[in-house]
Amino acid sequence: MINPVWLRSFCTLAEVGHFTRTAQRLHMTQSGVSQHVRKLEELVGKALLVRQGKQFTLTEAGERLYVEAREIINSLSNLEQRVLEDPPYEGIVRVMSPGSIGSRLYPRLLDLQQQHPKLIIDYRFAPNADVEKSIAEHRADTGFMTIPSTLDDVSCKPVAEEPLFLLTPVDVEDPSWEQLQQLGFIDHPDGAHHAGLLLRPNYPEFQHKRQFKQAGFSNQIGLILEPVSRGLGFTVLPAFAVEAFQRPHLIRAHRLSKPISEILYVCTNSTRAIANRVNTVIAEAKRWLKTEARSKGSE
Amino acid sequence: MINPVWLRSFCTLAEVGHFTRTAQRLHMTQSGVSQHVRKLEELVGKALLVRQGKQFTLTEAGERLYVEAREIINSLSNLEQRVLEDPPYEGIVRVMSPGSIGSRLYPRLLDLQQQHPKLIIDYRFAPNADVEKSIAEHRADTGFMTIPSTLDDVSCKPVAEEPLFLLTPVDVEDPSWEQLQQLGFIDHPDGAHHAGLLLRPNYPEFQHKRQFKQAGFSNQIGLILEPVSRGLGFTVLPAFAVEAFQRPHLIRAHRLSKPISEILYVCTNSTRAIANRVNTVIAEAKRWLKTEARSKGSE
DNA sequence: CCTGTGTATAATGTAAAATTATCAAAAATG
DNA sequence: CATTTTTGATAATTTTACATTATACACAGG
Repeated sequence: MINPVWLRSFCTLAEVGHFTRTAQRLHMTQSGVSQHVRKLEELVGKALLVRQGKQFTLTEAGERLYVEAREIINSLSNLEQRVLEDPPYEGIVRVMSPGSIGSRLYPRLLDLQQQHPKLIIDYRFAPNADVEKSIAEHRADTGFMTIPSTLDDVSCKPVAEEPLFLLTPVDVEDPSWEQLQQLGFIDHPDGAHHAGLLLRPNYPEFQHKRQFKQAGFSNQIGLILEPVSRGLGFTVLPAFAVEAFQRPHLIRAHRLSKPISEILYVCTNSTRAIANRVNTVIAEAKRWLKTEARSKGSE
Repeated sequence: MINPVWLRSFCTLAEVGHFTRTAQRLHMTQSGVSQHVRKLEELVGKALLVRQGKQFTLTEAGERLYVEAREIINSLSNLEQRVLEDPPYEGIVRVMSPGSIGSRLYPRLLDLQQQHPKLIIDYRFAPNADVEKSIAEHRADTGFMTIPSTLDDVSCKPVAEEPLFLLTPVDVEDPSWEQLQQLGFIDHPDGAHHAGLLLRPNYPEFQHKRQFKQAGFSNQIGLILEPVSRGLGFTVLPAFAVEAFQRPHLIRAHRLSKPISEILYVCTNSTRAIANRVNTVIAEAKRWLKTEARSKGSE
């Protein structure tokens, strides 16, 4: 690998056009400059300078080397400072969350990226357990979960509430236990969890989602309600996921007599300091989740 | 300046995730890798690795350093080869010529640049003497002249002929010496040279352009004929310069009884090898000048 | 032609970095 | 769970690369 100190000498020499003055500027001896140039010429295997008496000009190779080397030297020169910088609107932020929250958050974060094009959003939809694991193993910078993590390395803070809805085809008015039995359950990655939360307090008969016939499954947040809208079954989802459905007029959302909300947690890895750019994203996310919670609460 | 060898060790370590294997890959000892990382951490003033037993992960600073360092290392690693490359369609080519040729050539070379966007054309219009000097002093890569250079360092090769025209207002049919005297001379940077070439053989009275009253001057190739078109005087110009005039119907071009052509020379600096990209441009220029000469010759 | 200025080269000393040797601690193994 | 092996950190030592000093050489100006 080429010695960058030699490169710096060569670049300065190319700019100054004078060996002795180059040496002075770089706080070294003229001899050193000569040797650096010679070593570079030996390494490249071609003359870099055409010496005309005490004058010189750069050869073709010299010109090319100067251009490339100058750039390298510049980026090398203040590297140790640049590494310590922590810009709030620059760099990749890897976010994970279950689909329901993601469907609400992802578009907002893309807005943020449009405002700050250097702030790259890497957003992945995944179940709670995967979010937790990814944060613990540093594959994600932050994430949202609907159950607090049990892992030591993952710290969780509640930020918002997500009301749960029982979702049926539009013609079902006040669904009875029997009607649900008849419809069957449209399952999804968090189906069991959500069904348990909402149905247990509202239907004394409920024990487990397996009491219903499985009427379908989807892991695409925008599509879970598709079979419901076609009358093929019912499901239980958080508010954000209901919003994500394209044809809300074909379904009916029931809050039920004992309303249930999931608590939403922001999670980060507690073994590392949180980068400014991650805090930027978290702040933005909180803003949107909170205003959401407020507007839902007032309806 | 950070030692790039340390950076390379750090980058490899970040990729391999294993001190001993990193050492093997870089043909050094494990101890060296440890020391390199420590020196980098001392230099940056912050931990780069979070050591968890024999495992480790990168800190925020470590991530940033890795990204930046990897780029530097890559561009540093094969620098000596890259400097020897001589791509035919990449880089700046500095061309100079008198305006007459330039007005024909520059648009063609811009076509070339559009086909090869990395081939940057730097085209400057200047009188013969300036072209010659710039080439000798390496401020231009190639140039075109209408008189061969006398300098040792500048080699010239004839490539085409440029017919000279006497240009008068459109109503002058067969200009007599007296008519020219009456009109006066519209001068331009190569005015004396062109007037001498064409007028001396065709008008026995001619000795020097100062025999005419000076009726104007312009160094803008597209505008020299403007005063002529308005009846303010006559001038002498090569064919290419006549083409550049926007309103050819307002002027009359006279070839005269003893037609004179200037010879056009391509010039380069003979003390240096000619880069491929320069040859690309010269080849393209020759192509256009020759087809031009041919079409003129056949008329 | 000489002199001063500027660059190249040879010789030398020094400081940085590589290796070796060793230790401590964490995985792997049975 | 104890033992062995592997792995990374550190201290000591050697090596090497690099900077400087000293000197020779080349060119330009008086």
